[in-house]
Amino acid sequence: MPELPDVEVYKRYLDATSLHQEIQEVEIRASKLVKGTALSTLREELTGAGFERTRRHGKWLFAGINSGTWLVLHFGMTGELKYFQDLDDDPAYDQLLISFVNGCHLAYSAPRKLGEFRIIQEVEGFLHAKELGPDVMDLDRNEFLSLLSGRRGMLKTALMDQSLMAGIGNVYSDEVLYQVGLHPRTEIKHLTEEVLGEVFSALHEVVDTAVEHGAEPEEFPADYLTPHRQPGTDCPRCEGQIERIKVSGRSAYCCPSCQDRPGS
DNA sequence: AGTACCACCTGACGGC
DNA sequence: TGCCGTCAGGTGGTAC
Repeated sequence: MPELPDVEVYKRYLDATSLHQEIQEVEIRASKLVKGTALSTLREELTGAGFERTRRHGKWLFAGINSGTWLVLHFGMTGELKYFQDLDDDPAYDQLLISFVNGCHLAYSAPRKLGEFRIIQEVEGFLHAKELGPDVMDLDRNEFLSLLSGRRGMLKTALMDQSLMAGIGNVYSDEVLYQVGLHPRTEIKHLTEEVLGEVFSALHEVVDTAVEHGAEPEEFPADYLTPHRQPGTDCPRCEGQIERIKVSGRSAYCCPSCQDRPGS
C-alpha cells in the first residue's frame, strides 16, 4: 500500500534498522526494476558503502549513501521493505537484497514488479525530472488552495496528481474525501474556499493519523473508510453501505449516503 | 487541461 | 481441481 504514509513508515524503518552499516553484498533478483542505472553501477555504488541518511518525497524514498550518491526506491503497488537476520526470513518476491557485514539483510520485495530502484547523484534534479509537485506534508493551506485554484476536473484526480502534489494515491484520496463527506466525483469548481480548507485539514489529519498507526489500516480510527474497502460492507459512520465506483479509471470506494455534500 | 484507456507485472479470488 | 475473467494501493504513454 505504498502511498505517502506507507513510504514514510518504510523510511523510519530503514532509519531504525539499516543506517551506518557496511554493505557486504547486493543481489539484484529483478534487473528489470533497475531503471536508468547499469546493474554494475548499482552493485558498485552499494558494495562496501553504507546508508547514512534518508529522504522521502511523495511516494519516493531516497537512501543517502556515504559516498554522496543516493539509492532511489519506488514501491509500485506492492513493494515493501524487510530487515532480518536469518535468511529463512527472506520474504517471497524479494527483488533486491542488501546484505550487511553485521550479518543482517534488507530486502525490497514486490510480488508485482511495478516499482523501481536506481542510483542518482542528487535528489532535487531527480524530483524535477520526474515533474513531482511539492510533498503533500510540506504544503500549507494557502499553497494548497493556490494549487487547486482555477483547476478543472475532479478533486480526487487532483489529489492523486503527483505533478500537482506528491504523495496521495487511490486509497488515501478516498479516505480524505470520506472524512470531509464529499463524493469521489465532486468537481473542484463546485467547492468553496472554506470547503477546500477543510479538505486541506483532512489531508493532513489523515496522513498524520495513518503514519501514527504505522500505515496499518486495521489500526486506524473507527470512523476511517480505509479498513472497509469492500463493496456492500456497512459504512462505519452511517446506515449506508460502501460501494465501489470507477473514477478516472480507478476504483473509488465511498458511502453514497454520507458523501453527498454539495460543497458550496 | 482533463479524461479514458492501455501497458507494464503477477497473485488472489469468485464463478462455472 | 482447473480454467477464466476481474481486480489490486503504482507510473507512463497515447488518443480524444
